Amino acid sequence: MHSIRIVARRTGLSAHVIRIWEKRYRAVEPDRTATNRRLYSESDVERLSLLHAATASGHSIGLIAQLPTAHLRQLLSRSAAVAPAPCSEPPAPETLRNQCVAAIRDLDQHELERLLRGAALQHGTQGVLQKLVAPLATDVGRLWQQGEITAAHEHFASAVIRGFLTDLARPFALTPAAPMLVVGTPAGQIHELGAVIAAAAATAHGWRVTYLGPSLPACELASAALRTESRAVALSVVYPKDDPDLSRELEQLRSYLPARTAIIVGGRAAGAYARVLDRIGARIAVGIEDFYALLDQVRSGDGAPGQPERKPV
Amino acid sequence: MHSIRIVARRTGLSAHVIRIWEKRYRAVEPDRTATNRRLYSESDVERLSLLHAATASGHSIGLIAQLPTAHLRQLLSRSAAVAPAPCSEPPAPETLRNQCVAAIRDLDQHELERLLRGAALQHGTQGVLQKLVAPLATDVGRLWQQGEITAAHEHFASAVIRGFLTDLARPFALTPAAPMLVVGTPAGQIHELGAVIAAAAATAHGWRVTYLGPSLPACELASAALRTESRAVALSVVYPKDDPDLSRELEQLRSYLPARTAIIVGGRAAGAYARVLDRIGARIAVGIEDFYALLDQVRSGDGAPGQPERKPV
DNA sequence: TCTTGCTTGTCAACTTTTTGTTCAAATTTT
DNA sequence: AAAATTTGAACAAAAAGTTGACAAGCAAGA
Repeated sequence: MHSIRIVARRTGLSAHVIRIWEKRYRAVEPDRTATNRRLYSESDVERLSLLHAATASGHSIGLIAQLPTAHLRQLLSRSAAVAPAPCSEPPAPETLRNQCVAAIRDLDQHELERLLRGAALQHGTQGVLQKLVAPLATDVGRLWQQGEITAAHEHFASAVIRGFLTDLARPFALTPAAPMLVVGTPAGQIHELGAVIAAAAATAHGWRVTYLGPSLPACELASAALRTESRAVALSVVYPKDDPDLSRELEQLRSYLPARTAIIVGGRAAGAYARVLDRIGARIAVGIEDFYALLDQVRSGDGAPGQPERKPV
Repeated sequence: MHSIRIVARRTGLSAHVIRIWEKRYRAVEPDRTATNRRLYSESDVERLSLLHAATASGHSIGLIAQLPTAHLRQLLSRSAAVAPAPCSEPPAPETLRNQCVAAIRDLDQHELERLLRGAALQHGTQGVLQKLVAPLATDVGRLWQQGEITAAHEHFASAVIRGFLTDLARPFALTPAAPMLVVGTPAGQIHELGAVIAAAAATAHGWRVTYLGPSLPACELASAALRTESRAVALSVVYPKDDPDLSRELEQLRSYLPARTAIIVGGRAAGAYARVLDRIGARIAVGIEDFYALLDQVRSGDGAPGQPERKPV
């Protein structure tokens, strides 16, 4: 549950506007504390983000404020708002993932996209990332390591999911004053799925993301961050858990970057490099929730790297 | 239901014109809000788009405004072949490419997307591929080789262009009985831009494409082609012009594939491997036009590989 | 050729509606 | 005590509505 200030920051709307939209159009109707403060849920935040994106692209708030959230997503993903698919049966979450894996095995792009789209309508942007895409990415990584699927399958899945997530996050990419973030994987890390997810998550969280893709040397990551005046660099580290080069790369990255630029590292293998990461003052993101929290910290300026955090949270 | 502004944007007409067409010819008669604002339905939007297209191709609005929507569609499908593009201000094609290169240098995603989208509106799907994206990809490759841009720039450009082309080709991906095509780059070829372009071009040309991404060993390309029952495998070969492994990869690919599956190879370095390609009966695509022609050949069954073509065309 | 009238898009003026912001005062949180 | 939140009222800018005028393009007739 979030206060109006947090919601304002995350949606890019002013608190005034959020209140007036509630008063005039009942766009959202948040809970209240015992003392009458507004308390917004995660889905309220998403709804307001969608409304913001929609108004920014020209729709008038009076006409769309009452639309169901699913319609808003549709309105944004394509300007063709037609009848929404009436989902009759909610498919079990595990089944859905298995269906996705099956589609990847069959290299069936249409099917995989259909499954992803359906899940996005059901669970929303945040939900589909946490409940489907992230665990699916882990599955794919595991299956590939076990030799159950080939690199072709992995590439295929990356390509389709990447396209889907780009689409998904597009409506959010509008706030002009949003902080910048560079996303990629360091040299030697060839799996980009984690980075793709991070990019989509950050975009949906109100950041402007420069996505650079997999396997980039430290100097290039750094120069991209400088060029875009980024507040942080987010890296995904998945497969080789014991790459000595990677430690060197990370230290170089830290040395190239100004102190105010944070480094956030996520992915299955991030823990294996805890020593280096600690030394360079990087933050480790465990799961998407944690990633969001770290982004908020960095954004609100609590980002002195190289030192232990000042406020224990 | 849409406000007049949204309709104006989606149809390309000015709000003035929409209102005057309603007043004079009753071209559409939208609903009104309680306060007299116009509210357009999805079919109103389509109708106005059709009217716009029809007037642009020479029909006078007074004569067609009252026609049923189905007639308008017919009218357009007939005269589409004759449509003369009245370009008011053609921004020099080279300038545009330079602007794109500048946006890539700045890692400015918004700007690059804006330029691409604008060009797509001007030149259409086919046109933007041939006139902008393909030469731009060559530029990027050249600049990278000359060390004028870094791998980060190249990745960034790939990511943005990939997203743009996926979007661009989406509306075409509808034919269920279309022939299948696998697109990727062989092992060792790390530049995927050519493959992305090929995938978009083939999709726009009516194929169903399985995009696998860069650097895949022959056995995986082959098994993907088998799995999807593809009629052809399209590969992009750009950078190392003298990779002995690549020759071996290509021969393996041929041996894994059934004879009826064609291999099409494009990209700047394709010519350098002419010997192998000839030996395995692969076709070399020089430019996009040529690629289309080869796709047509394969589709129409003239695809016996390993032999010179039977019908000189 | 010139005039006349019709078609069609654009403009200007003015009104009403929509929508974001500002101000002030009371209450709560830090 | 200072900073936030809530509420209502008022305000100003933007957008949309209507009406009437006007100019360019075109066809037909004097």
